[in-house]
Amino acid sequence: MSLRYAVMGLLVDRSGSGYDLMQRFDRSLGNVWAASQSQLYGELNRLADNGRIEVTSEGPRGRKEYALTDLGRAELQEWLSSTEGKKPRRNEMLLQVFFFALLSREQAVERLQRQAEVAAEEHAALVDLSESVDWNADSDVLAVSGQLAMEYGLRLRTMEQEWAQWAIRKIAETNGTNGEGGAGSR
Amino acid sequence: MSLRYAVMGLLVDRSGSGYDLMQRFDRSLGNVWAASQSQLYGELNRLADNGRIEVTSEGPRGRKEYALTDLGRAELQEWLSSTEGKKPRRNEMLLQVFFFALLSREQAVERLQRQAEVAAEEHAALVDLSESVDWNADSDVLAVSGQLAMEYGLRLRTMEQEWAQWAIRKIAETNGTNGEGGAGSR
DNA sequence: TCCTTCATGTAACCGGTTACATGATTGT
DNA sequence: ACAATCATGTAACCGGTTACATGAAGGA
Repeated sequence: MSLRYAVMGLLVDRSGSGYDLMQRFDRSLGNVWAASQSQLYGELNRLADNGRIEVTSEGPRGRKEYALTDLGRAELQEWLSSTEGKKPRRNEMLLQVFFFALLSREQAVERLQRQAEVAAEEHAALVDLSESVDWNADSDVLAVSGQLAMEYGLRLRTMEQEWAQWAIRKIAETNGTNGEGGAGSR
Repeated sequence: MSLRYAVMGLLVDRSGSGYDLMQRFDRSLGNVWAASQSQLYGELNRLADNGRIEVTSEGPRGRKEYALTDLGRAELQEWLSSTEGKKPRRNEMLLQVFFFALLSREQAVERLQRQAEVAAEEHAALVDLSESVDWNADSDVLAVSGQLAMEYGLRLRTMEQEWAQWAIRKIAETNGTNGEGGAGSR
């Protein structure tokens, strides 16, 4: 149930409508926590119902401007300091890795090579993004914090590339019991 | 819908009952793809219904032994080579980081310190696990692949520690516009 | 006998996704 | 007049979680 905190967080320094928030999600925040439109509107109503946010004004076409209440702010602040209980890890790529024995060495290496490329592309995309952002002039909330998140992303992608290269070497140096084709290759 | 592949993967080299698979999940695989008991039994029935796996024998107390069919194996093999379409990233910790502006510098540093500790603990847990596993004698499927996944985990946790330390330094060197208390601290 | 483990299943609920529905306002 | 954008909402569906229900078999 982290969406509620994401929504509240986006309302910390400036209020806005659901429509506004949608765009703030795409821009920057979407990289760490995505939300769909339908999900967002539902959450806004729920948060308003129990007093975490409130409608401060109504605009042109049914537009409702939401602002964070003191209650909401307090709750958000409390959550910020908490270390989250670990939920089940799920990594689809590693799941594939687990069953590499079904592939030939060549196929496995190819797959890992592609993974390294994907990581490199994602790294490049982050660099692009970071260059397109004005880290100083932007809203207070995103100024420093954005850089921390960005750095995490950069390091993660770098690590993935290095890991993939390491894995390729590891596979290469495994003296092949099966020279080719793991199992019935159809 | 990766659970189906996880299930099929576990049936590659040895068949087993739902109960068996549950234990295989906990042991090793659970670290990259978790599954609950109720989910598993449902998936087994579905996979059997459309011919990806089949009941090869029925044992003592309603026990059904499942084995992978050729169709299932072919499908799994195909999936193994594919690069997954990226689904929305979600990282709760980074979501918190995004709103650090609401915390005082001290609180933020404390939070990051705790994060570094969590990463260190998880790293240690992985080391323990890797020492408890006999990497050679184990089933073929998990022999090399398990090491690759393990290495990924180790590198990830190391990266997280280093990042947290970096972030703490970064925050420290930010000349404080707000010496203490981000906002109304209640 | 009785407890533990083996073994499979169902039901309620929750968060999230996709797609659809609706309509007001603004700018060209 | 018309298209684009602003703006909010509903419904169907899906994967996953938690909890409950049921009972057979094996070992002390």
